[in-house]
Amino acid sequence: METTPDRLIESTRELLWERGYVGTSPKAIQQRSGVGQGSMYHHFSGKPELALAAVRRTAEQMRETAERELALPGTAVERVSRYLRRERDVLRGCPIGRLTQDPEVVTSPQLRAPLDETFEWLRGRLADVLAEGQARGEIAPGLDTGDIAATLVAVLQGGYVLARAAGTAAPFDQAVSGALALLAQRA
Amino acid sequence: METTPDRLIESTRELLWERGYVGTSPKAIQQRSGVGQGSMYHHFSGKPELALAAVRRTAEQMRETAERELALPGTAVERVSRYLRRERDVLRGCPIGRLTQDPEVVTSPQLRAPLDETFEWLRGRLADVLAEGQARGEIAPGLDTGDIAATLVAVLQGGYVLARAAGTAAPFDQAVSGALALLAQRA
DNA sequence: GTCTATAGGATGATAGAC
DNA sequence: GTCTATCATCCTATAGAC
Repeated sequence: METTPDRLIESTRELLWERGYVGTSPKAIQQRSGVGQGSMYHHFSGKPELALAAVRRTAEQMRETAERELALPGTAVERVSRYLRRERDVLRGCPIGRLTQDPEVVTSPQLRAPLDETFEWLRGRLADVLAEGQARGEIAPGLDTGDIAATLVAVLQGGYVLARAAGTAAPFDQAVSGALALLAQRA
Repeated sequence: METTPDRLIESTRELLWERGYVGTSPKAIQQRSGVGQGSMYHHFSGKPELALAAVRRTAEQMRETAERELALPGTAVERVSRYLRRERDVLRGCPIGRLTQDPEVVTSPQLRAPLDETFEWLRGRLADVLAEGQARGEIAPGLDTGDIAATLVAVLQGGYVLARAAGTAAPFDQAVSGALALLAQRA
């Protein structure tokens, strides 16, 4: 069943993704969710609490999705490639990375924490996959898997930025292709 | 001499960098610049015109800075490394990349154009440097220099995102190190 | 739980005096 | 050119009835 708090959180998630924290008003949340003013303030103390619930849920979902994909079988390079190349609505950008640009978000320890945890987890998870590949000789032995993992996550996040600037997904695809080509090089 | 329009544009540039388009109000611009309401609306028709002037100036400056650094002597890898590793206020992020997250900016052809042009120019310029290096045997011959250029710009833009999420520049530095390590591999 | 009423401040301008 | 006054709307709630 769809509870009222649930509908509020879902609408907040969408709006935060599209418009960020500053650009998201309680009124817009009410309109999108179809929940009235009084009802919203009955379930949540205000915008900060609502945003926190929304950000936590989005972060959790992002980790679940990534884990599901990275756990699939294959060589390290195959698994990483699959993750980087999975279907994405590139021009929408990343719902977590987007919030990184909001001063009110990075200034709040509570709101920033889920972002930090998500990217840290993702970098660690990718580093593990890369380390496995390195142990099997797929990846050059001299490379720091932690650094490469950071590079790959940055390529995704930066790819979104380039795509939105260009108004097309092409630069995102190029950036991913370049990263995978570099990674597949044999030392 | 410091003209009034100049001070308005400079303040707008700072605010757009810090708070984005939605988060920047005419009132804040007036307060930061020390220019009065009437004066501001005498020189500019409103927020959109002011933002356009500010974005254009920032884009121009970014290209000038990059060109100055990339034109310095050295091997291709040296020049690219110098550009990626140059001193940056990482946690502040990129004043151009930041605007990419603003729906009002990417929706406006006028405001988006300078972002698009800047990144397109930068990718092209890096691709040229990489192609030179490839011709000299510094870089593996099979690599698509256009793709690698996109990868490198994405690493910078994504590095800012990861750093702001983490609250420290470390992930940015890791991402850059990883990219340069991959690039320096010999095929 | 949900509704309407109310409120103090910000937003993004316009109008007209000086 | 710059200043002050004014304005309609939005923002983010709080209060209290139902």
